[in-house]
Amino acid sequence: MGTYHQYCATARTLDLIGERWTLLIIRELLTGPRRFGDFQQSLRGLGTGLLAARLKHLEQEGLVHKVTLPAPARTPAYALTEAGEELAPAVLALARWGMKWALGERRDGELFHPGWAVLGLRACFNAEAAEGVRATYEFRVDGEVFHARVSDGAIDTVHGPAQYPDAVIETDSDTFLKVSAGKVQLADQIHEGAVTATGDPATIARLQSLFRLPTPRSRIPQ
Amino acid sequence: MGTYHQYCATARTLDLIGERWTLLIIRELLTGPRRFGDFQQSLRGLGTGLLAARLKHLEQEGLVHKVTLPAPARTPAYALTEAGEELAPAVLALARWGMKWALGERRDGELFHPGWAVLGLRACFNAEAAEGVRATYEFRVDGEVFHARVSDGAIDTVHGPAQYPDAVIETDSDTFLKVSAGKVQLADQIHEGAVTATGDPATIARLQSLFRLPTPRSRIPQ
DNA sequence: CGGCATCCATTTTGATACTG
DNA sequence: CAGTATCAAAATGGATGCCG
Repeated sequence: MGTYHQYCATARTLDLIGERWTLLIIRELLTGPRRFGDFQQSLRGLGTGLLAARLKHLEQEGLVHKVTLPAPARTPAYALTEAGEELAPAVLALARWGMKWALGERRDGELFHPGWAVLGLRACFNAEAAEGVRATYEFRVDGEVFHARVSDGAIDTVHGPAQYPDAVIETDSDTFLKVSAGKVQLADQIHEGAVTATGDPATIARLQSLFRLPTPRSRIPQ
Repeated sequence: MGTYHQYCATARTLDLIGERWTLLIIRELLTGPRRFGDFQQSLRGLGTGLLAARLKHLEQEGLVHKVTLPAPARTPAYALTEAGEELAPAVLALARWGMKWALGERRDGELFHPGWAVLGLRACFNAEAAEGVRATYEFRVDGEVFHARVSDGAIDTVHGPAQYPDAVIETDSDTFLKVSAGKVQLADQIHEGAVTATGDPATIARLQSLFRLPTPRSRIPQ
């Protein structure tokens, strides 16, 4: 359909990343490099042809570049460039809005990946509350592993295990969602056995205080 | 095309406002209510049918509501609801990214409206630099009138004239763009007669210091 | 002028089969 | 697995024309 033909920063941005699926591809990459198949697993409904086209476009436009992961995986992967990485504030702003005005309850047939909630944590990160805090949390949710590095007012959330985690949080998707949404307290879930937490107790106890969750609201009058 | 069927704040947001033109409709409304015809003038390429459909969708979803403007205009208009208004941080984040990574020079055939640059100012507003500042600026650019109310670290940019402007800046699109982009100094343009500024001299002199423009970068390697 | 309905050429998409 | 090829269904864009 082409561009909007407007000399406007917003319109030009949407010319680049406004097409269907594009911003979700970038969301995936915000927690680290992904292979072709990873996208297919996270983005149900996105066909291989369109995925290949989107990746090629993002590569041409300098938002994504191909990388070869170390270790066992010999298959190519995709990662964000500096320009792509800097879309994070925009994506997180959309996520914050969604948490407040659009998320609500999980609907029938909706896919869920723990990585999305981890990105949600980043969106809710409270820099002031994290002042002076330096800790690495590893999350293991239904087999998916993520970690968050909190370092004096900044947070980074990445796919994969941490090298030296100060605390490891292990649970299932359901419980992780309920804790992330603030519906239940982490400490209670640990006590009930729904969450296994190992590592420094003070670090674990501080975890929930690092985030300020938005209060969900209804968009529809009354 | 339907939703993404993902339980994720970003995906849910895109379900609502991710379709073509939708975010640009919201961008227009971020500087005040608009009538049907206003959109048609700003959003070239968007047909009446699609525009009507988008507006109806946004209304149903509680992001936009119909209003009847006072005074002479008896025709209906559209305005953002609270939920719609709160999309501003996301739109401004996209705009900031675009200013740095996507805007560059104006291309052939690209439309431009002064209101977009005014919104750009809001995106570049430097709250720290504006601490303690309280002033209303009115901009008249090629017949379009906007005003910005700066009030102690916050800014609001609205379509239409200001009631009690402390300063009035009048110029043409070209000059306004060059000043907004930081390519030329406001004071110089006033001196050269390309800009007419009336009102409190100190307020006028402070104007450019209230914004921190991003340095444009190239996305494509070297 | 606002706003909807209709028709049609062109793109985009979704889904699947297929190749290296 | 990564990525291409193919095809049916849907969305877009543009040009109307119509009604209040």
